[in-house]
Amino acid sequence: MAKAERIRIYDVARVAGVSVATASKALNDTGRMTDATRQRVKQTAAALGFRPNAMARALTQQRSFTIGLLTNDTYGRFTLPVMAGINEALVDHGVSVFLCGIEDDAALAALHVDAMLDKQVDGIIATGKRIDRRLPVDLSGLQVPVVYAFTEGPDDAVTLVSDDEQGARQATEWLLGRGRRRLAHVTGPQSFASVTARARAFSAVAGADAAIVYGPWSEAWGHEAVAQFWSSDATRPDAIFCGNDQIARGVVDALRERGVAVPEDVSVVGFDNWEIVAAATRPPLTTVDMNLKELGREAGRLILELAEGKPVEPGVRKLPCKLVVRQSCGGDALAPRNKGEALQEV
Amino acid sequence: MAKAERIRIYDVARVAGVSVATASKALNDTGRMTDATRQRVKQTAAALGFRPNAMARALTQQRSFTIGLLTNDTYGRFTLPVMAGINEALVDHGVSVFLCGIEDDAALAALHVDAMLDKQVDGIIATGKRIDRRLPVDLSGLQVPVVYAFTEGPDDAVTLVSDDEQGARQATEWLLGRGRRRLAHVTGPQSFASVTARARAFSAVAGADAAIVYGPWSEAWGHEAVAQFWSSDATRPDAIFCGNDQIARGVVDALRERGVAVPEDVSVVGFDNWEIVAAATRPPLTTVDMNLKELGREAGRLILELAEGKPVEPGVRKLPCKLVVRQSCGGDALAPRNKGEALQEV
DNA sequence: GAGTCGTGAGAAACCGTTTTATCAAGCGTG
DNA sequence: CACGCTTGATAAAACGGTTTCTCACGACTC
Repeated sequence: MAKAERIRIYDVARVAGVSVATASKALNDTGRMTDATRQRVKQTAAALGFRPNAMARALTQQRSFTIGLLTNDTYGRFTLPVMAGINEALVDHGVSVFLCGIEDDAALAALHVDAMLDKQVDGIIATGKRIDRRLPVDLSGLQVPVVYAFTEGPDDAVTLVSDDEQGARQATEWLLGRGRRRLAHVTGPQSFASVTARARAFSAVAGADAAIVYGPWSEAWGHEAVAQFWSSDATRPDAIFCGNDQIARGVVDALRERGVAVPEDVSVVGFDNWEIVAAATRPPLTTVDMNLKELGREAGRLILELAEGKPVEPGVRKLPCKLVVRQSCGGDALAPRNKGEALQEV
Repeated sequence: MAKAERIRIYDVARVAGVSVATASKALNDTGRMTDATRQRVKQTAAALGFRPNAMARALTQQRSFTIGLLTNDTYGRFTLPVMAGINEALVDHGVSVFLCGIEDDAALAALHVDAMLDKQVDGIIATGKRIDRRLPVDLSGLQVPVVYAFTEGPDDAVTLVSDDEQGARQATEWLLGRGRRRLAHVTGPQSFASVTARARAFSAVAGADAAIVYGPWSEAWGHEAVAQFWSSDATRPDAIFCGNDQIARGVVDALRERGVAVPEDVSVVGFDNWEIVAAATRPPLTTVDMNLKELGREAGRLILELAEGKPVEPGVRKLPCKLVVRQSCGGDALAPRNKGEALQEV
C-alpha cells in the first residue's frame, strides 16, 4: 500500500476552483465570501480528506495546541488520575499533552522544559507527588503560562490542590455520625503539610483530646499503631481515621488478627481511595477520595484559558474531597449525599 | 518582568554579521565555511541564548521530533514503567512524547490518532494492559511507523512483549532449586494468553502432575485457592507459584492465617514485581519482574530507528523477565546471577 | 451617468527555519 | 593572461498554512 501523500490546502483550493486564501478562510469560518463558496470548499476538503498541518498552522498563529505536563511522580498514583483529567479536558479542544517525567533531577527537568519551549507549547502544567514540595526547576518568568496542580508553586502562581482539611473533616464527622465517640487518627510523617492539615481538621471535629499518632506511610505502621493503642484498655478507640489507605489496611489487618471486628467493634476510614488497596482490604475501606481527576480537569481548563489570553486570578484553589463509602464503617444508612455518585466512580 | 521576545536565527545572523543561510548551516554543522565563521556564529547563538523554533524546523525537515504514545491502560501499572522507559530512550534525542489515554473507546482513539497525525508525529507506540488484546483502532497503513509494546499488533508489525514462559520457567526452577518438590500454580483466568504461557512453562519444569488452578486476578482468589489445597492433606503443596502479586499476597495472608509458615513450610513466588504489593506482603514477595521499563526503552529505540528510515525486521520480540528475590522463599543462598542487579532495582 | 459603497475573492507577505542554486573571489594551470 | 576549479558565503525558494491588503464588480444614490 503506497503511502498516500498528505493533501494540502493547495490541493483543496485547486479542486474547489478557488485561491488558497479563500480556501483557508472558508475552512476557518473567517473572512467574507458567498455561503455557496464556503460550502463548496468545505465539501471538497471533506471529500479529499484534508487535514491541516498543525506545524504550519502553529507557525503563523501563535498557538501550537500543545501543552507540557511536568511531573516528578514517575508516575504514581497521584499523577495518574490528574493526567487523565487533564487529557479529558483538553482533547475536545484539539490540544495534545507532552508528558515529561523528571525524577527530582534538576538537569533532566531543565532539559525537558527547554524541549517543550522549543516546541512552542501553549502552557505547562506542573504536578507532583506531594502538595507541599516544589519541582526541582524554576518555571517562573517563562513566556508561557504555568499551572501548578498537586504541587507547590510560587505565591503569585495559579495553583490547584485538594482540600485536605475538608476531606478530613468529612471523614471525622462521618465517624461521629455513626455513633463513634472515641476517635483516633493514625497518619503519616508530621513533615507533610497534608498530614498537619488533616490532623488539624480531625482535632477540630473530634475534640482536642482525641489521639493522633504520626509515623511512616506504610501498612507496617498501621499494625504498630494498633499494637500501641491496644496495649492498654484505656487507650482503645472505637473509630480510627487513617492518613492513607495503606495505613488503614495495616490497621484493619492488625485488628482482625487481634480478633477485633471491623466494623462492628471499630470503624476505620482511609484516605486516597486507592482502589487497589481500598477494595482489597477485608472489609473494603470507606475512604476519602481527593478527586484528583477533577483536579486535573480543572487544571486543563485553566491552562486553556491562560493560553487563550484570558485573565485567571492567581492564588491557591482548593478542590473538595469526597467520602467513598464501603464497608469498613458499617452500614451506610447515614451516607452523605454524594454517596451514590461516589460509589459509581469506584 | 517583560516577556523576552524569543530570538530567531535572523537575530543570530545579524549579530554575527552573516546571512541567515550561513547561520543555519553553521549551527547544524552542514555546508561549507571557514571554521572561524562557524565558531563565531555558534558563539553568538550561545551568547544570545538562541533556541530554534521546532515548528519551523519540522516544516522543512521531515521530522517533528515528536512521537505519540497510545494506551488503553489509564494508566495502570503496566503502562507506567513502559512509558518511563520510552521517555528515557527518547529524551536524549530531543524527542518528546504525546501521551494519549484511550479507554477502549474507538472514537476517542481515532480522535487522538488524527490529532497525532496532524501534529506530524514521527511515529506511534501502541501499548496496553494486556499482551493478547488489540487497541480499538487500526494503526496499519498509516504514513508513520508503529511499534506495539505489550499489546497485540498485526502479524507484519514490530511487536515487543515480555517472555512469560521464560519468566515462569525461571520462577519454577528457583523453587525446585530451593529443594521444593510439591509445586502448585495459582493463576489468573485461562482466557489470558499470559496465563496459558506461564502455565505451560510451569508444567514443563515442575512436571505434568503439578497442580494448576485458574481464577480471577485477586487477593480473594489467593485465599480461596489455599482453602482448596488445604482441604485435604494429600493436596498440600510446599511451594506455590502465583500468576500475579495480588494472588500471591492473598496466598501468603491465607497461609499465615492458617498457621502455615512462609517461607519455612511453604515457599511463594509472585509475578509482576508490583512494588506496592510485593514489598508490603509479610514476608515480602520473591517475584518475577517483567522488565517493562527495558521493554519501553527498546520500543523507544525501535521507533527512533524506524523514524530515521532505518529498516527494522518485523515480528514479535520477546524480552526476558528476571526474578527479584525477597523473603517469601527463604534465604537467598542460591540466588540467580542477576540477583544483585534485581535487588538494586527494588 | 458619475460617484460612492459594500462585497466577494485573490495576490502577496509572513511565520522561522532549511536547502538549493547562484555567485564572487582566489588560485593554480597551460 | 584567459580559463576552469575550488571555496566561502549569500539570495531566494521552499515548507504549509494564515492574514493583510488590494481590487474588480455590481448596486445604490443623487
